[in-house]
Amino acid sequence: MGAKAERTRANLVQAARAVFAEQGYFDTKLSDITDRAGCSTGTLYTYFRNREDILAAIIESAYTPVLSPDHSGEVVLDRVSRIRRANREYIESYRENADLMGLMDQVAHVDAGIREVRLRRARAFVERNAQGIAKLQETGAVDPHLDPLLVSQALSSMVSRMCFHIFVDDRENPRFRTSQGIDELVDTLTTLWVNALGLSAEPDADARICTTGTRPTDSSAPADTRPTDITVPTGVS
Amino acid sequence: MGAKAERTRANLVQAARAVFAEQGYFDTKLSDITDRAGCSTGTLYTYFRNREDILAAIIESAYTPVLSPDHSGEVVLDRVSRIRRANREYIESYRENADLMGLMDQVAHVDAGIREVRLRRARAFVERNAQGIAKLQETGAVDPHLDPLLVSQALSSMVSRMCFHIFVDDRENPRFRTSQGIDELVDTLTTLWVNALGLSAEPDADARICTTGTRPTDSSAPADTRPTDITVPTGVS
Amino acid sequence: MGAKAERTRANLVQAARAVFAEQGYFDTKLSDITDRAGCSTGTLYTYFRNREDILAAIIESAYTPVLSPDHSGEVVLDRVSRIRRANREYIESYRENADLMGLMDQVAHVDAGIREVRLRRARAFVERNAQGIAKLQETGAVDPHLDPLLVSQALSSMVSRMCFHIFVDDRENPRFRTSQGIDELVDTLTTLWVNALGLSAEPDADARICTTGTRPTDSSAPADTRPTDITVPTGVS
Amino acid sequence: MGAKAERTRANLVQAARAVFAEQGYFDTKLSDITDRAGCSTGTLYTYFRNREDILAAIIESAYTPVLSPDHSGEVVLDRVSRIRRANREYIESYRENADLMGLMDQVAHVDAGIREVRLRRARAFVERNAQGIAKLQETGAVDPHLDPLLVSQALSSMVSRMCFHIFVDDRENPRFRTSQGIDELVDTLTTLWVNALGLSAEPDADARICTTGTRPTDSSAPADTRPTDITVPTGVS
DNA sequence: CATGAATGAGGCTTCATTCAT
DNA sequence: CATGAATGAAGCCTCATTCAT
Repeated sequence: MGAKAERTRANLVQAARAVFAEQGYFDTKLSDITDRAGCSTGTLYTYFRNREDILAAIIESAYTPVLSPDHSGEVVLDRVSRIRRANREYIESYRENADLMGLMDQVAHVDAGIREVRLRRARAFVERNAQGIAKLQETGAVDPHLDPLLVSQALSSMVSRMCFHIFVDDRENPRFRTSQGIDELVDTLTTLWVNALGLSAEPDADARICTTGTRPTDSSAPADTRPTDITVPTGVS
Repeated sequence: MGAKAERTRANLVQAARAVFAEQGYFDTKLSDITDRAGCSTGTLYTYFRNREDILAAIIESAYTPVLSPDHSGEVVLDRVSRIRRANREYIESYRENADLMGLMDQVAHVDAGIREVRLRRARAFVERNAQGIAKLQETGAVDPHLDPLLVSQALSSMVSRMCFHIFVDDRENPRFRTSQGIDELVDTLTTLWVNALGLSAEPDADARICTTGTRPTDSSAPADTRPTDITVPTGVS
Repeated sequence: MGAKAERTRANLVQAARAVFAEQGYFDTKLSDITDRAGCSTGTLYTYFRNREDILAAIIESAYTPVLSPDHSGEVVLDRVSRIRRANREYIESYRENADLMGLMDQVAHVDAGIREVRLRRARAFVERNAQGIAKLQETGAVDPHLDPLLVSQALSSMVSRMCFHIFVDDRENPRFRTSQGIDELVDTLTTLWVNALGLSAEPDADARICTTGTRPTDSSAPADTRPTDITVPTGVS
Repeated sequence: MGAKAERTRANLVQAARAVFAEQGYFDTKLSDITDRAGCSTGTLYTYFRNREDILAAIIESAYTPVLSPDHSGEVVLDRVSRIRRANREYIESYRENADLMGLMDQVAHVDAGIREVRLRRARAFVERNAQGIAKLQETGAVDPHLDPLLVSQALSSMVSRMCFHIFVDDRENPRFRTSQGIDELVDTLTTLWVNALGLSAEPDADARICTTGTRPTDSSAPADTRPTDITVPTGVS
């Protein structure tokens, strides 16, 4: 694909994302997209087969090859702090992609393909967290009667749905547009998360410097919501 | 409106609910509804102006004047049990109305009117819970640093979103179609809820027989999701 | 037909006339009529077969058995005064039935039946006038080169169209809502009419008392627009 | 708009004009138009929003930039001949656009926009004639008691309504399909017009060669019904 | 004779998609 | 590769008319 074509395509994807966010996925005419992109209707079909195809491209484009945050070299945090950090990363990522998250929500019930992707990702994410919880149950840190998968799903739901409320549904509310607001959100959700699991603070010994990329993972923390090549927290619905 | 008209209208509402649930709100053509209702297309317009109007009627019809469960005369439960009971009621109500809940979700982004209703109801519900939490903070039972409103919203989100996952998104999964499955769900969410708030079990003195309708309310419990005249747990989105 | 039925029917006709005038013949739904008449849609079909039938009834009802003005016993006027009187009668009659005249105009191009009636009436009227003019030509009072039919039609058109402009099209204009305004209109049109024919004032001998109903007709005057049993000046379109 | 598009649009306008004239404005379905234009229904909506929009385009298209007849260089006619010429031009223009004039009449009561245009144009035209008449009153050629505006409107009504009768309402009548018929019509109306105003023939001195475009205007003549860029005699309704 | 819900043919309009230029 | 007019299937919606009560 030529450079110009690349640009045209990117224009279309960007325009579609904006228009979908503004008018809603279903209320958008494809010509709205080409209008905004500044090209003719026919051009859209040079790059996409239909509406869903554009949506797929939007999602695709959000998964830019950005590495997940590399925490090596940082002071290794205690258990709670790691959960807090993971939550913060999820929340900030959500906020930055709120338009896309809202879009996904609109589309989830309708488009079978999208739905499948979403469901699969969410499941993978939840299962990873569940494994961490299971380990904590083995060490006695968490009540062994709880189903780790269920717990993982519940806590993930709590965080992701809060993000949806705050950044999509009630986005006019100014409360969470300041960094203090965000801090409070992160702290509150982290406290609830930690309490819910019944985690106590770890002994000091736990904190250490991580000198290599392979640091001890604490599987009680919400798994990084952003796999290596993913930028958007679509992991959790 | 005559009796027959009443029946025709009810038929249409019921048919619409079923068809919307099966085929999706947007993929349904209005003639699908009249086909299912066994009347002609024109008849639909005797009662409704358009698609959204039918949706409104569906929602309206769900709010039948069914009294919320009356627990007077029962053994008054301890704090945790009351939370469990409220969660159970919410969850079972959700399951019974899963089709409608799924429908609401599809539609939430579309109709400003519907969206407003939803948001307002959710807010009322969440605020009620928040007051209960605030009281617990005064008695020292809950960490006073937490914002009660935020906590209320987070825990409500956890429960409602879990219900959505289980009863709508992943409804094929057989796990929660048995009463054991439901029990497990109730127990898990209750445990997480109680833990998250940091509640301990109450002294025995708290349990007593409630001889009148006016029993002591424990505002730490999730407020009854079903206001006096409401049957569907739309209180939480 | 019972008395009540009579009343219902009359209600419908009156309602239809009002609604047609307000909203236009084609923009009116039949249910608008029954709404205004305060009866059910079905009732309309007890009395009329369809929209045109109602229109016919409206027209019919306008032709109330009111005798045409009886000028016997009055001082017999001179030629010009008789023309003036005929014009005045036409104009006032038009004004009183302006709503119906406007309705006729809307309908004239569409409904073949109505059109036929209208055309026939207009022709009869015009022909009567034409005969009067022809006689004047014989007496040398009017230029014999003119085709009496054409002249009759032209002068009738002038008067009727002016009425349409003033009482229907531009009915908001206050100028012709006073009796002075009407007088001026009558005088102007009469002057133009008389001048156009080239009539001079008659010798005094012409004025005399009319002692019987059979008075000498002066066929140069616009024929009375209101045949014995007619009240509306539909004679001229 | 591309050249082909221009052609398609013009086809549609022409087809609409024909079909409206044949079947009536209200009895025409939009697909009749596209059928006649030889395109699909959707194409109509590429150029027009609805029925009224097409009508507006028809009217618009009738006002093609055709210059009004240029009489400079001709023998300057006497007053009566100028009136006759103006009437002839109006009448012939009407005849050529009879279909459109009939259409306008059908529609006059319906669309407020169209109606407004019509009313405004008619008024402008009538006022122009009125000024001419006023001048004649100053010179004593016309009875000063008459209201020039009223007279202007009446005489214009006479001519325009006659045209309507002859070319629209009674178009089957063969009488005015020959040039003799037209001549007779022109002569009769001119005679009536001139007589009505009480004009006598002018002194010979008045006839002269007009060597430049700026010739003396005789404001007693019906103002040219066709302003510089207009082809249809919609000046008078 | 009145009622008013039910009917359903039929017009209007949209818009994703195609394709000749 | 871009253009944008043309396409036409598909739904929405209206409303005159019917008919069981």
